[in-house]
Order: sequence, then C-alpha cells, then structure tokens
Amino acid sequence: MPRIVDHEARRREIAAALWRVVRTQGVEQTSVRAVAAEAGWSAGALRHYFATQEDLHAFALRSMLEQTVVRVRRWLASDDGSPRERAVTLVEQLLPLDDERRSECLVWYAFADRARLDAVLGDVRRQGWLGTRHVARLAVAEAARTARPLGLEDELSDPALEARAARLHVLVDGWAVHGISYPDIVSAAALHEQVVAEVTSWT
Amino acid sequence: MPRIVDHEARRREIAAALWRVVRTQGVEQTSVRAVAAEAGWSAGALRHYFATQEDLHAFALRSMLEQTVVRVRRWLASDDGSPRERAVTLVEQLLPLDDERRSECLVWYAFADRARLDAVLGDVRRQGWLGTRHVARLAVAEAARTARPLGLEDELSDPALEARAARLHVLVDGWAVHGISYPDIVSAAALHEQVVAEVTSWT
DNA sequence: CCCTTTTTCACACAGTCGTATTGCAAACAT
DNA sequence: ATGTTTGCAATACGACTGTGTGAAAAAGGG
Repeated sequence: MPRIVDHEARRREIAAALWRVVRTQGVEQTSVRAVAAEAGWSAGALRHYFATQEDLHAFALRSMLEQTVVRVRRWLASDDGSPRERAVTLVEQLLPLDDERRSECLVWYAFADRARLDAVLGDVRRQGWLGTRHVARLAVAEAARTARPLGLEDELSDPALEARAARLHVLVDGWAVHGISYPDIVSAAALHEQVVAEVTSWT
Repeated sequence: MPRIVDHEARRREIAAALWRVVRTQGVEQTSVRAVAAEAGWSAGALRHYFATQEDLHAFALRSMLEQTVVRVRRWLASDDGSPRERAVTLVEQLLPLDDERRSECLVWYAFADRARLDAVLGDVRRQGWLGTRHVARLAVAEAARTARPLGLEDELSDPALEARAARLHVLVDGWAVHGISYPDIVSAAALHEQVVAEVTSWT
C-alpha cells in the first residue's frame, strides 16, 4: 500500500486556500489553478480531492459555515459575562470584527450571487440563514434570561421576543454587509458600538 | 454624414442587457459576448460604446444607481400619504419588492465583491452608501415631521433621530440581502410588514 | 446617383478556463 | 528488497475569455 493521506484534512486545507483567494482576489478569481497555486500544489493534485470545481466550491462554502458553527458552539459552552454581554458577544460571532470572522463573512457573501442560481450552494446558504436566525434567537433569549430554543427551527415562545430575533437577524446581515463592503466607513469599533446599542435598547 | 446614433441611449440599452444577464445568469456570466447576445448585437459592436469591459461594468453599475436615484427623486416630489406611510414607501424604494427594484438590488449586491477590489466600482458603491443613508435620514425625518436634510452628507440635527437613521440604513441593507438571497423564505409581503413594523415602532 | 463617415460584423490572436490523460515518484506490505 | 497502490505533476484538449483588426454595410449630404 502507498502513502496514506488524510483526505478530509487535505480538503479542508484546499478550502482554506480558496478562502484566501476569495479574500485577496475576489471570488471570480477562484480558478482551479489559482487555488492550487495558493495551496502550493499543482492543478492536477486538486482533482484527487475534488472531482469538479463545483464540488470544491460547495465544500469550501459548506466548511466555512461549519467553521462558524463550531466557533459559536464552543462559545455557547462557556458562561462568562452578564446576559447582555453574552448576547453582544454571541451576535458578534457572525460579524467581521477580526481577520477570521471577516474572512468568513467575505466568503459567505461573495458566493451569494452564485448560490442564487446554484441548487447546491443555495442549500448551504439556506442552512446559513437558519443558523443565523438561530443565533439571533439565542442572543435574544440570553438577554431576556429565558429558555434557549433547542432546534434550528424552533421559534421563541414569546412572540415579542421572536419578532425581536427576526429584526436582529436582519441587522446582523446588514452589519455584516456594511463591515465587509465599506470597511473604511464602518469600522469594527463602530459595528461593536451598534451591537451594544441594539442589545441595550432591549432592556 | 452617416447614420447618427444616440450614443448615450445605446450605452444605457447595453447596460440594461447586462443587468438582465446578471439577473438570469449571475454576474460571472457577464462576458462581452453574452451581454452582446442579450442586447442583440455582436461583440464587436459593444466596443464602439465601451472601450473595455471594465468601462462597461462601471457604467452599468453607475447607471443602475442613477436609476434608483431618479425614482427616489421623482417619488419625493409627490406628497400623498401620512408621514408614516411616506416613510415606509420611501424606504421601500430601495428594497426588492417588484421586478424593477429586485433587479436593482441584484445588480447592486452582485457587484459587491468586485467593488471591494476595484477602485472605480468601489467609488460607485460608496456613492450608493451615501445615497442609502440619505434616504434613511429622509424617511426618519419624514416620520418625525422634522426638516429634511439637504445634502447627501448632512446629518439629522437630533442625535437620536440620526442614530435611528443609521440603524434604518443597516436594516435596509439587511432587508435587501434577505429579499434577494432568500426570496422563498422572505417574501415581498414579509419585507413590507417588517418595514411597517419598524416605522411604527418609532412613534 | 456617388461619396463619406459611422456603424456593425466576422475573424484572429493570445491567454485562461475546467477537465482528462499520462507517467513518474513515493511509500506501505510482503 | 521488491512489487503494488496511491499521490502528484506535467501536459494536452477544446471551449471560452477580452481585445485588436479589417472589411462590409448602412445612411445622410452632394
């Protein structure tokens, strides 16, 4: 038997290279050759891990979403800060406030146009929508000191809180778009202030 | 003298063809040949009106913004409805509630990733940011029955109203993204309800 | 009518795209 | 040490890209 490579790890490595290309050159530059060069391999090597470019794109977007999910879950396990602080920090897991989260947001919205016409990417984006709404509900529940919703689709029992979560969801996407599209107008500090102001207004 | 063509009108016609390609095939499919075919001409004909593809893209995005500005200005001239209704309708000029406005939003956000790395497109997007914030201020001023700001960069004198406008601006982009990215989850009717709810909450 | 100028097209060029094929290098099992 | 299976790169192919060139077509002025 020949040398054994952890395929899943290698796939994540290639996906990370694609994210870097998106961040530095834009999604339209994520050709197989460009991603391979960024990853330090030949174009042919990528075909051992992804049958087509469509598969690569789908995997890259899906694993990007999973990375965010993992970070949010890990954060949920901790329990420091006041309820309001916790709500702020939770929401900020989805905003471009540092390089990692900025990269996530960039990739997420860069694929928005393609996802609109691609069924597979569209499914991933739809999962992201559910996840974002879930995080919004968690943040609202946290600040209101009520029970967390369990499933991704579980609404908050209080209709007023559910409406607040829906509005927060819209704000999250708006903040993210502003943060990545107009970084010189809307700084990370400005975003943080707006999140704090929003959560504070719930009292 | 040969036949005379209204160059500016022809350029707008080609830009409109590009918008249709963006809407139906995505921004990555807006090749010179595809746009020419959509417009009903040959690829070479386009080069009489746009020196490079970069020029075409910049013109198409700029004229898209101008179309929105024209509609908002025309709407501002009218004066029917209560202040709250006027605020709602004004904000909805920027949301994907019918084919025309949906097309505008699609093109606007489809170019977001390119604009991030292209200076010319970035400038157009920045103007769009100013315009959107201006509309948000106009809507807030309308509902509060206070004086309209004049210039694009004029803030509302009342800091509370200015903060409300900034928040509305974020909501507008969030609503737009939701409307175009998740049309089957967030319908036009749902968007309208949310706008009404937001404006009503200002009382 | 013809001439002139503009418009438009067809074609060519070099480069890049995604993908398929081929062959060699590497490493585990025997 | 050798054979066998996998990892990876080099190359090729056809399609498509933006753009340049040159000629044909169209239409108003004489």
